[in-house]
Amino acid sequence: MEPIKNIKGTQDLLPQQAWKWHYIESVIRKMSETAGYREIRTPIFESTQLFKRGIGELTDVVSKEMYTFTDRGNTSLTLRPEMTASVMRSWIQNSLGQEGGVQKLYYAGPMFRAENVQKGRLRQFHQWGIELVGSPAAAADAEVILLMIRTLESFGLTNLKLKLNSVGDENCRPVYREILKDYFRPRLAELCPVCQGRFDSNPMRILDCKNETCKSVSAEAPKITDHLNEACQTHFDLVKTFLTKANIPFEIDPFLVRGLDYYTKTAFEVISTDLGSQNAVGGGGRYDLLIEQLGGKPTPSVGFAIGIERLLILLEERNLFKDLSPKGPDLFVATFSESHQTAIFPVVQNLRLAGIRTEMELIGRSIKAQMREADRLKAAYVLVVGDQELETQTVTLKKMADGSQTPVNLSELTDFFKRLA
RNA sequence: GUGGGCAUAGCUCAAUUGGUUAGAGCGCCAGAUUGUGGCUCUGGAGGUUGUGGGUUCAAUUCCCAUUGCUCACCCCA
Repeated sequence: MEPIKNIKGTQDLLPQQAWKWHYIESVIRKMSETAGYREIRTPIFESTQLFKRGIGELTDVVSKEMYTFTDRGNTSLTLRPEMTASVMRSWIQNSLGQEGGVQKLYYAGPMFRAENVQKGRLRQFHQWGIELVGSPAAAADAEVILLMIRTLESFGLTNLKLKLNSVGDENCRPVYREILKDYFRPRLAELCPVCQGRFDSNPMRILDCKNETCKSVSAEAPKITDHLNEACQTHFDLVKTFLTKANIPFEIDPFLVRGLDYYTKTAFEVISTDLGSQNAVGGGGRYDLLIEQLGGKPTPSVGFAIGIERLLILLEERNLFKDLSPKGPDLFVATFSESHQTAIFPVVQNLRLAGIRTEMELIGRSIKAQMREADRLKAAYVLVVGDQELETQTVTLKKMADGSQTPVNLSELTDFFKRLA
């Protein structure tokens, strides 16, 4: 029989690793909630149309990376490749805007993209993200960026780089695109085939190309930051002012173009050199037009997402997991035979009911092997149950740290451990 | 979709210019005073060398194919 293996680009989270996720998730939740964000959970699959309309048909994510299938009713469904579109769908559908003010939402969960795998890039991966819905203010952008940076810092990460740009809005971006096309048109032949295709579909993406000749052609290209209209320019300047006042270093990158169509004005990305080629830990931006595109009332919003697996890689490589691994059991109960197990079983169950983490031998190994097991589990105490103990109703508790032994009456066992705590 | 690298025990890796029963460390199991862990010592289990073909007296080693993993392009988290 051939064993069945997991699907490429997915991974098992084994018990030895799970606590690291718990740790990351606890920090994420705490930081989000402290900043006033509330969790939202949406379905893992949605109607395909949601992502096509929200993210943009021409983006790589939608055109070639979605896990799309039809269900038995012949409806086209897609495993979510990101969550902003889902959250906005839910926001509209559940009239969250009716609650007034801004809605501050966060999420954490699995996303799916049918890409080729490499370091930091999986087919099922996890994102933590936040969405601040309903504010056009630069303060909102700044708040979002700050939450992302401060959270990464709270894990102990340093040497992260924040890249910032403005991609304009529906008024100035089309103008800039034409200026850009005018620049590239005479040099079109020098660009790589992919960028030649981008010339018509999305010329701004040429700026992002890593191809050396494309980079050199792009080097002198007009910058969006020189062609923002007044509203975008003012907004951008204000975001920079907020960040400067908060002592957040950033680097303006006029070539930062993110791959999702819905961004307007602010776009940002946090990168780290420890990640290999996929160096973005997280990114985000403002999306003032998205809700309208999805059929809601025009609502300016801003958000980010970070990749949890990438964060995990960083924490591993910089050795930032403090020893948060779970403690061993309070007590390991060793037995000689099934009859001893039968006798002590109710005691073990009562200890657990009292909140004392108790393990009992289940495969009938020798006492020596059970001691080794208790040691491996990092049990604080061990007690051995044999005929003597059952006859006298008194057990000897061995403290594993120093080997000292204490006699305890069986009826006082629970109290003994409660006093320790 | 395209390229490079790798594939030997549960894990990390050895195996001389192709040469005989493919090894080690860790882990696992058992023992070293009859009912007591860590350290030490002894023994044991565990491999169709990813799979299929080819060259050869002989292949873990060379060649071809295939699958998987990995890194990279692209794009993103």
